[in-house]
Amino acid sequence: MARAGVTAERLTLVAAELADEVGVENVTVAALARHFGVKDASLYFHIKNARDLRVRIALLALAELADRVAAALAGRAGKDALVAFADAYRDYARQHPGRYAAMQIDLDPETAATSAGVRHAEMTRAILRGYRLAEPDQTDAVRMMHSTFHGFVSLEKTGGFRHTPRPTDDSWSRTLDALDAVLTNWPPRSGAAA
Amino acid sequence: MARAGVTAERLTLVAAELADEVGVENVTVAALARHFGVKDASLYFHIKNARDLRVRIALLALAELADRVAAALAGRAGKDALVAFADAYRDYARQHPGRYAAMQIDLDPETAATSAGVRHAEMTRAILRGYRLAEPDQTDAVRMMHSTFHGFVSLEKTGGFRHTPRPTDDSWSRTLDALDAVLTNWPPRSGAAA
DNA sequence: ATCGCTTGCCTAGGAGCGCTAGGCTACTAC
DNA sequence: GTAGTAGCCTAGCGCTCCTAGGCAAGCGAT
Repeated sequence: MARAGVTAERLTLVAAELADEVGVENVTVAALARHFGVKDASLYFHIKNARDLRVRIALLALAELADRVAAALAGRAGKDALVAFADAYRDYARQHPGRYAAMQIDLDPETAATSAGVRHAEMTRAILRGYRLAEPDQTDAVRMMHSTFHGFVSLEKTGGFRHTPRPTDDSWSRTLDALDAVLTNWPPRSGAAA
Repeated sequence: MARAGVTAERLTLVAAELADEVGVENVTVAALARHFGVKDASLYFHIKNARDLRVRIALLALAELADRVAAALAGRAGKDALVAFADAYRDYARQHPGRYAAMQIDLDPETAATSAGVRHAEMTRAILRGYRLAEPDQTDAVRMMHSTFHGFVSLEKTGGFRHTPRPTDDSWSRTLDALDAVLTNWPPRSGAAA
């Protein structure tokens, strides 16, 4: 009886691949056990429960995405960096829809604080150095950027843009143009426009 | 044996309320049946299956949200309209987290085409009349607006902004300022800035 | 008014999932 | 070699979704 050699790491990796193939909601402990040729009860030796498994996928995805973004950002500044960040983010989400969906789980504060999520925030702030924004504008800008990226990717995936024929790639690059423009010329607090 | 008087409409409404209380993922056919004092098998006379139930919640939420936005938009234009739309959207999402989450389900194209989702798109375009944007810029702007709204609300809910102490309300209004600014001065295609 | 017929509920039951308890076996450390 | 532990197992409970088939309430037509 050869042992399957299951570890939490291998489990998480296979679960992530499974998520990309069949969707996170179908990543069950039972299905995962089948993939390893093992009974489902055996997996509880490695993971706490089903939620723990999902959290592990999320942390893996966060770390992977942070690595990609970091690589894309190397040696770039200003709008170049903005576009590189955004494209790396969107590409990852499209190549790994299951991992991306898993990332949306609500992590408890301590876990979130030690996750790769903080690297995302740091890197976003690094980009903003090219735009010379002081606090608290910087925080607001970081939040707007994240909102735009996540919102676009999310709506694109769930078909929220399907009712208009225009290629989403075009809207994406124009959205980044707009984001660059507003970061370059960050408006003052509320006042009368034009 | 008095009949419970279950209809698909009442079912959907109670399901939506249940979603707001305990989260969409916990809105099960069995739990819903319990709420009506009825066996779970009986509900399949009114709904096709569990997915059908979720779709009905989503359509209800889309319609409710469209109504709210329409009311908020009445008699407003320009930035007033933008802020009214955005606030109505965000308020609804916060007051009805379960309904909002249910809305994110992937509707099949025909269902989506006859849903209240199209009213959202129309109303967004109506706002843009105040900013005088021609196609295809208009489509890009609509997509950016939706992305920003959905992304912000979504990240706010899942705790994506928690690592910075700044009140999210402040970031929200500054994000709307920024959105208004960029719509007022929609940048040209990509070229050199400033 | 009563005979159907449809509507709205029921019971029974199968299959899948999450998870626990407890047992056996292969490997590892001494 | 022996002790201990790591890694798997079976058994079994409770929950979910869903189907099949039965019975009764209330309706319309005669």
